[in-house]
Amino acid sequence: MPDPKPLSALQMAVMRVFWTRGEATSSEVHHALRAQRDLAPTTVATVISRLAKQGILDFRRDGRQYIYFPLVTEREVRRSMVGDLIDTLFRGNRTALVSHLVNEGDITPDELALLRRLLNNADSDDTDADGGHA
Amino acid sequence: MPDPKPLSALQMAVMRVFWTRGEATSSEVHHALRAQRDLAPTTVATVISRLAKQGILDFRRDGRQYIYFPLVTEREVRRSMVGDLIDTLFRGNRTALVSHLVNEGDITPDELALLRRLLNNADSDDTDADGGHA
DNA sequence: ACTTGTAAACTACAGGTGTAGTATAATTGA
DNA sequence: TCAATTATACTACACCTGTAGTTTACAAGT
Repeated sequence: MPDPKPLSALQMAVMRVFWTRGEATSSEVHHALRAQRDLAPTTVATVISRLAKQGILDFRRDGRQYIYFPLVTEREVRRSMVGDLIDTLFRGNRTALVSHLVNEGDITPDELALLRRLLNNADSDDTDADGGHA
Repeated sequence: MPDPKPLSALQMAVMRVFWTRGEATSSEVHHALRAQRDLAPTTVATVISRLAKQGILDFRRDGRQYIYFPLVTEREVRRSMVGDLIDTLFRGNRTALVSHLVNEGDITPDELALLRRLLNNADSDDTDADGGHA
């Protein structure tokens, strides 16, 4: 499960449902996404079963239903996707990404302050990360 | 030309050649990439003509040859791709990306120091960005 | 003028994605 | 038991990407 393949926006939206609830049926996901995306239930089902085929989800049966659950964590996906982007866009230079953010990403003064605080608190503590509310 | 579509790693590698030289023929790109990627010349040509079809490159003829040149800048592509990633992965929260970087991106102490400096120099100056050495 | 090299076009094909209709199987209510 | 519901599977299709072979057209040398 290390370094999972990058996911598309739709796939991420679907995975987010699983990551927040732990597990779900296809129609639960469909309902959860109804607000943001107006997709046919079968579309959601297709996306989900493709994710399962790729080893990103697995499922167990509950009678007639399949209950799917994630096999990769959000952190893993993030790590790998951010890593890919840095490789693709900045030739592996992590700081260049931040530089880009700061210089071209329309960072507000508030965000800048937040970032400064963030960097000062970094260093030795390597626990939890952005676990809860990223 | 604002907000161009995201490019794949191969497409970026090709575009990088154009961005550094300004313009190039298909076989020049092929040669430029030979070190990193061992592709058939026709493969490079295909990638290039698809980029042209998508309006990312244009070309002028020089006798028998096509000389291609970029219609989008590297900055534009970066902006849009970084923006997409932030949307997809962090629901638009730019600072969350940095947080992720710092907490899970294996940032070294050196990089951290560099970032602190970077943030302190940021704010008012909005020129050049990471122009030279990303 | 004929051959040879080469550039660009065309064709090809597998695999992924977004999107969804149809079919099949199973559950449940009448 | 039979019909209605419904969930999952199967099929479909357009479009993108990576990858490259084949064809055609043109230029240059002999």
